[in-house]
Parts: sequence; C-alpha cells; structure tokens
Amino acid sequence: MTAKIHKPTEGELEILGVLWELEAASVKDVHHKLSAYKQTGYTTTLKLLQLMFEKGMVTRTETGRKHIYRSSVDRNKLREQLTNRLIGHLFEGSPVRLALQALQSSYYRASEAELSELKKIVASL
Amino acid sequence: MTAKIHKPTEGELEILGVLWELEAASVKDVHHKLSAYKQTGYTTTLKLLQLMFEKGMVTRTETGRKHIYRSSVDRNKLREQLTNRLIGHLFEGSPVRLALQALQSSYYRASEAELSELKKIVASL
DNA sequence: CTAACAATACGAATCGATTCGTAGATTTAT
DNA sequence: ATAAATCTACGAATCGATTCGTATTGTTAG
Repeated sequence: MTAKIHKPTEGELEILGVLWELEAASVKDVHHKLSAYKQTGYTTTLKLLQLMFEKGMVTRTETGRKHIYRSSVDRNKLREQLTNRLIGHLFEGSPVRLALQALQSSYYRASEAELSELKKIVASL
Repeated sequence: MTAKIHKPTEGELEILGVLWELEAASVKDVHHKLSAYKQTGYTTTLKLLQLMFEKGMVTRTETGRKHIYRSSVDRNKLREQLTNRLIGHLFEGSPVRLALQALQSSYYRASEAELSELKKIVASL
C-alpha cells in the first residue's frame, strides 16, 4: 500500500521533508517549519496537506479537532527514484558522474561514518 | 549572457538533453529523438522549442526555412544546480549521502577514467 | 452564555506547462 | 503550373499546482 508511484511536486517535497523530520505534525507545525524559510499562507499549507492526503502521500489521524499528519512516502524509494531520474536526464546515465558532482560540493564536512562507508563502496567498484 | 537562471521543466530538460547530444538540431531531429521513447506530437515539440527560444534557453539559426536549434543552457551549471537542489531537499544537505545513493546503482559499469577520478576525490576528503 | 479563537473545508482565481489543430508559407515533384 | 509535402506560427483548450479568501465548526476564556 505504501508503494504507489508518486511524483511529488516542489511544494509537496518540502512538506514531505518536514514530515520526515518531525515524524508527525499538525498543519500548524508544518506551516511553522515552512514559514521559517519561505513566505506562505496558513491555508495554503493546509490545502496542500489535504490534497496530499487525497493522493495518499500522507496519512492523518484526528486528535480532538486537529489533524496529525505523517508521510506515507518511502524516503528511500523516493531517493532512488529521483536520483535515477537525475542520472538519466542530466548525467548521461552515469552514476559516477553524479557522485563526482555531489562530492565537489564544498561547504560540507563529511562525518567519519559517511566517509568510511563511501570508501568501502568505492573500493568495491 | 549564458548565465541567466532557468529552471527547466521536465519536458524542457528532455529537449536540452537532445540538444546537448546532437549539438545542433532541427525540430524534426529533436522530435525524432523524443519519439523514440515517448509519444508526442510534432507541433508539441515545435511549440516547446519556440517557447524555450523566447525564454532564451536555446538559440536558433535559419537554414533555408528550417530552424536549427542549439542549447544555450550551461550543462555544468545546471548539473550543479539540480544536484544541490536534490541534496537539499532529499538528502538532508549531505552530498555524501547522495553520492552513496548514486553509487548503489548497479547496472552501470564505470570506466577506468571515472573510477580513478572518483578515487582521487574520495582520497582528498 | 458569549465573544474571541483555533481549525478544517471548500470554492475560485491564477499561473505555467503542455498539447494539438489549423492556417499560412515555401519547397519539391510530376 | 499544380499538387503534395514540409515547416513554422499561433491560438485555444486542458490540466495540474498553487494560493488565498471565506465559511463553518468546535473550543476556550471571561
């Protein structure tokens, strides 16, 4: 049931991001997070969540009069999907080129755990 | 002049892909390539190219009464842009995680050149 | 109880992407 | 010279995403 193919839009992706972070959130919570970096109206966020609910991208439970939302989109599946799309469309089908591009990004200090995993993978190629 | 910020849509990206591959192409050429993997009408492709021309995403020259189109979008810039977007939206800001995800993709055999470059980068982290 | 408040529901407007049919213009073949 | 074929231009329809105002319902404070 969790496996339906959804191609989230930009706005939906932002909301999914919040839900993955908070695990469960009211409209207010989501809107609060979004407001932190973009200007958007409360009912806009509400509507988006309602539409995502209808599409099956989120679940919700009623707590009193509030609704509590959770993502029903598998983050790993989506990562795989969008990464492959990017590779296909922009990196001529080469995962390695995407990896190289990603690793160029300075301004990020990898953790030890990440590094050792990366080394392991690379060694195995 | 080549540096304007364009956020190509799915359809535009497909066309850019064709133009990057062919370097220069008529509507017919582009449409032929697209038809290979998706069903779409000739005038649809034409219209898209016209709109992209108006947006400045492609240039064109007249050869007789045909138009020959070329991409004016910098592929490297776009790679950087979309890769960073993906990292930000789906990989919690970690380029390494995206790299890991990309390198999981089996069904692809990296070339020696790619591999050595990858090793060099990883070693430098 | 009543006013203020907190939420959700919903309709409508807007905007951009996409699709496609048709018209017009030019070239080519007979 | 005509007919057929080849192209581009363009308008119009559709579709989906997004935004937001207003209505409605339920909750809480005084």
